Amino acid sequence: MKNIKLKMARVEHDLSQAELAELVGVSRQTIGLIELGKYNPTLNLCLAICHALGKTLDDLFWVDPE
Amino acid sequence: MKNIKLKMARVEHDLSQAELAELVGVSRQTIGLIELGKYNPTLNLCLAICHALGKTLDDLFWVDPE
DNA sequence: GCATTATGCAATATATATTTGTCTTTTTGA
DNA sequence: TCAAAAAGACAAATATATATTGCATAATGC
Repeated sequence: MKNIKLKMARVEHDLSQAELAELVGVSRQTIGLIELGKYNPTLNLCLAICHALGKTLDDLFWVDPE
Repeated sequence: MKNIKLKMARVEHDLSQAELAELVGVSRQTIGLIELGKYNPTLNLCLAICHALGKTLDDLFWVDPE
């Protein structure tokens, strides 16, 4: 599923996918695919994104069990 | 760094590494290495572990920025 | 209209997460 | 003590996250 919370947090900081990618040290495509929900990022990448956007793991990446 | 919070949550549920591994559908080594802090697990695996242990991502995997 | 920026998509290449298997060491309980 | 279970360590193989490149499209401002 799409990660709309990540997209909102990024826009909130007025960052493009490319800018956030540079901040966390990955490629633009990686950020784009995570927002599209087509990726299973690593914990370290999730943490880097959280730190860059001032959010926690639960803020951006938590999904409830079914 | 070692993930002592994960180990404590696992022991709290009286599970061995092998049992938790089976619950979340990975190998024993993967769980062991995550606890030893020698691994960078994927988000889906982190979520599966959280769901199995009744914890959140922040509970088990959050690390503060330096 | 036109140029620029942002985003999505796809193919291939590389790095690394994860598996499988085996062995050793530590813990635990009888 | 001793045996069994649990956990750590190591290496090779496989699966997949991520990089790279290039192109298509939508949105925006000039």
